[in-house]
Amino acid sequence: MINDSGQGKEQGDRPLPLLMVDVVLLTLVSGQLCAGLTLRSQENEPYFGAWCLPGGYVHPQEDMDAQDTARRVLRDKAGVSSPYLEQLITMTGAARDPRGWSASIVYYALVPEHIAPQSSERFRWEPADDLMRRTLPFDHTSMLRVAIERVRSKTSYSALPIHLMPEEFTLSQLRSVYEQILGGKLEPRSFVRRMQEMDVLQETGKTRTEAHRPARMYRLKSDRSMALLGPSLLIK
Amino acid sequence: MINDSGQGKEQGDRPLPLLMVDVVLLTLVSGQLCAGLTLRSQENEPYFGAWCLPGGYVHPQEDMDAQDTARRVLRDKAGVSSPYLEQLITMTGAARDPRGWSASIVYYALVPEHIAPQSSERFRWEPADDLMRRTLPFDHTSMLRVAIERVRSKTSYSALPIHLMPEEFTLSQLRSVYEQILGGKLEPRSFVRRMQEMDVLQETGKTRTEAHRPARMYRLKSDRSMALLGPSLLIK
DNA sequence: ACAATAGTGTCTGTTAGACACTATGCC
DNA sequence: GGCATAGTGTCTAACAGACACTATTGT
Repeated sequence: MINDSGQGKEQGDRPLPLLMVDVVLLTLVSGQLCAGLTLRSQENEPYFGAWCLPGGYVHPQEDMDAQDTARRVLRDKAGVSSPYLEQLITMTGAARDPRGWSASIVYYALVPEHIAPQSSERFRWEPADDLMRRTLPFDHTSMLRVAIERVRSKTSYSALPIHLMPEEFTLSQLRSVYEQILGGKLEPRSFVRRMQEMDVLQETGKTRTEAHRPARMYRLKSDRSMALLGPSLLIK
Repeated sequence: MINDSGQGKEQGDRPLPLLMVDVVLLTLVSGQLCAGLTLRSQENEPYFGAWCLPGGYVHPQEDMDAQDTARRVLRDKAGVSSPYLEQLITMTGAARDPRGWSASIVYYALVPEHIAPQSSERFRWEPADDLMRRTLPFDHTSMLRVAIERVRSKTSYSALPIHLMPEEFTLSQLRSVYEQILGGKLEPRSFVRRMQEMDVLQETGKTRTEAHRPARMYRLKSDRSMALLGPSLLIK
């Protein structure tokens, strides 16, 4: 139940849990899947000077909900405006942050390379594969792992990677992004079929010529911004 | 980033967001998927006297993490001990609870019918289909919808419904649970094949006789307590 | 024997992978 | 023309749906 007898006591005598939002911001930097990191600059705080996922406390007066917080964090810490943004998982517990019991609502965001911010003193991109083997502050490595797993999973049955593409792109380019994320080669023929079935691409009419036969260019169909699940078990 | 300049001010001057856990507790009552509801009994609180999903505030000294909170809530409000429990989504915002900005970490739990608690004055089961059309307090209807969607989705590619079964069960019983959840008939032949591929069932040797040819009984294979995703897009 | 449910064999339409083939540019 | 990349036609093996068939009980 939302209320219970312990609540008043909790709020009065004991420290309340901290509520924050962290964001796994992903893009492709020259074909490689990378995550955005920000520099922890506050002194007297844990992990001062370390690089970690962009995050911040919920500001109840400012943010209508946690997705708002995620957007604000991305804007302030990474200079990213309106990416694809989806809630991923909430990490909780007494042990994950030395400042006390905390809950971090984790989102992941996808931005196309041409919108991705430049690296600076307080922000940089790092290949996701490298980061997953390294140790990030707090439980940020777990967050990254879950995000990559989710992106890979969705990539295998949806058109999610389109959110990593520029406005217009060729099928080859899209396929190579899929290959990069999934970590293997894809059959061009099967790939085309899948894209057609999903019915999410729209020809622009233009073509892109790069040294050989020009490739048709596509964009995301206006309405169709999301998924499509696999076949149903149901008969008829 | 975990810390930011606004944080001290937030914690001092302004009310912190409330952090709570709600649980969508599901079971089968005579073959029908039902959710557990508890009665809101505190006076002076919103929705006094209404039936809603079991939930409660996080108790930082008591709960190691939010999953602990969920277990405690289930124990205290529904008398359920160790069900299948999985984090679902976190609902947040200024509008969802009249007491102020709040975050509710939502879990869903599956219990087999023989372990499901009896209805009482403060707890009862209600068919999930009915509830989805009714209006529950707060955003509990949304929570329920997301839970059902998740259970249906996982049912279509995993062995999740086994967590709704008794220790030992027949394939027909399991199939009819799948049918109940998915809302349609399944081909017995295809169903057997799927279960074999997933390799999650173990014959007990016993049979169950109910008026006709006895059916073999199965249990969940000791280790294999979870999923199996669909086919990969990868070549070789 | 017959009814009813459990469980298997097997045909077939569909589909994903494989790959040959055509199309169209640049040099 | 030759080469490289774009894109299509089409064969085939694997598989899921469909359903006939066998198996095993109670009455």
